[in-house]
Amino acid sequence: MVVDIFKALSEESRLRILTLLMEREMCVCEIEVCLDMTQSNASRHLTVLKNCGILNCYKKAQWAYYRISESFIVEHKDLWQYLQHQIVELPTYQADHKQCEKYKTINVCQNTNKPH
Amino acid sequence: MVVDIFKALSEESRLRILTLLMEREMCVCEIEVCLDMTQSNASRHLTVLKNCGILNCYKKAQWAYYRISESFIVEHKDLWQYLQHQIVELPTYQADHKQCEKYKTINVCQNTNKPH
DNA sequence: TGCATATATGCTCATATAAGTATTTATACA
DNA sequence: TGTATAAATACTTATATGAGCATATATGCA
Repeated sequence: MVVDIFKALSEESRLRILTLLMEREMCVCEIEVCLDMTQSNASRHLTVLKNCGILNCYKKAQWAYYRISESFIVEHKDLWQYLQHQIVELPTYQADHKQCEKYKTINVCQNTNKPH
Repeated sequence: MVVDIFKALSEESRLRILTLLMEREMCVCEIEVCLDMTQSNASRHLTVLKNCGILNCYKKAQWAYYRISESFIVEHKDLWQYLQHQIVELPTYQADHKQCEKYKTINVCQNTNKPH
């Protein structure tokens, strides 16, 4: 439902999560650290984004990896195009993107079998 | 701000208002009648859509006419493209569109100098 | 000037949403 | 088997949002 998609996108923290996931998939604790939010907060926002189809997730060992849904990109092409442009313009973009880069190599969790 | 735009769009009544205004500009009482909502409700939703730049409005005598902002369409091209497709898919679309057509000629308010 | 119409807005209440804290569940590994 | 890590979720509280109702403001017209 469109309303639910817009509802999911009408929250700053969730747009910041998309800032990260546009770069690469991440597990909950990475997002938690990159955006400096509590674990429950991160988990809940990810659930909202997943429930409306923007994200999907898979589990590997004790980690849950979230990423932008490929089918969402295909099925909501124009919106996705728009989002990509707008996210770069967020006041938080630079800092968040930097954090994403920083934790590309450093393990924030005890995760040694990172898929990336 | 993008978040405000998404917030404005994450409400069913407001998407229904856009259903009407995509067809033609309207005064508050027309919207009120077409969507069967209270006057204050219509007015407030219109204000939300106006405040984030999606609509603009002008006054003529005692009527306030609202319409889709031309500059919004230009500046948020992809989103607008997306919206046009999605609004047609709303479960309310057919009925609302019909009402819009119906009141093209009939005056719902005492308005004899309608600009359309 | 007084009344009707149109619109915006103040006030109140019910519901929705976000965030914090604690707990539960699941997995890995010593 | 016990402990640490990761994630989801229950419970609570604060705030935001939407709707109803009444009122204020503005315009037109008799």
